[in-house]
Amino acid sequence: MPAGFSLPGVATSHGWYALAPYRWEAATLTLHRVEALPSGVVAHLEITQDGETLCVRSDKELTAADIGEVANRVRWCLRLDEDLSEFGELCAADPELCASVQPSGGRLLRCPTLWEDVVKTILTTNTTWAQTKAMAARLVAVLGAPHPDAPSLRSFPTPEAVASNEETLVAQVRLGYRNASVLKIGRDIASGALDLEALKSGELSTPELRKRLLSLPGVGPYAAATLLMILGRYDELAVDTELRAHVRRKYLGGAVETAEKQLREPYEKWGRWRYLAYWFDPR
DNA sequence: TTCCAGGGGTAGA
DNA sequence: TCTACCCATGGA
Repeated sequence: MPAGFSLPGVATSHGWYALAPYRWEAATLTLHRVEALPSGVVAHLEITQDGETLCVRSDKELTAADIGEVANRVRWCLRLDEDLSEFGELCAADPELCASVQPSGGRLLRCPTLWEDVVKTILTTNTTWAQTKAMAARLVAVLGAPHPDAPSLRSFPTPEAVASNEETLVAQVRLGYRNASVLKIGRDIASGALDLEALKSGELSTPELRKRLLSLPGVGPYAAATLLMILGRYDELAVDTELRAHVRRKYLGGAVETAEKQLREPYEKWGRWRYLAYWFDPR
């Protein structure tokens, strides 16, 4: 575990913990998640921290291969292997920012698969956070793999489950016009025409990665920047209504009509750490 | 009713 | 490159 790692800090570093199948239990500082594993087992995982130790409990007996897979997924989701020391050093000059970053160390929670992060990012576009949570909950409840002992607990749906259930997706999950994008991406992954997980390898340059993300239906500049953040590339700001409101209020004296260049300006000096500098900028 | 929310796609200039 | 318009959904 990285020095100073805090599970509560990382888990709540942005809103993803509130989107199914994640659930954060504040009273016990436990991150819950239902995962479908390679052996076919659907398990309820509970992630907690005890001092310098991260504990992952499964309510189902797991094979050695499943245990290895769980470990890999948890490491990815909590960014245990990501080196953010340079960002931390740059923050040190600004006590307020430093305090804002401190709980998570700059680690933003992500999902085990890029497929899940892409879908959830699309679910944040042109809607309210309450509706994003509701759409994610319906997606999991309707198309996720059920836990054997508690069918109300489900994993995040596979691309195949989405691809082969268009009518159910439209009628029961109700993503609005986002149905078409999610369906297309699911079908392309299921058919082998698209390999999203390959984008996690780190081999592509940030501009090339951005280009690939922008080629996905339903992914524009905002979503691509958000997904670059998911992939550990923080160069690009995700300009949305939240960022606009924040920059106008904090840096532009409440100006209404503002060019995008003006909105980006306060974070230009942060270079490859722009996204994090904005994200943790005290409101 | 009307507006619009952590935007995206498209046509037309 | 920029602007205008439409896009399902559901809450205010």
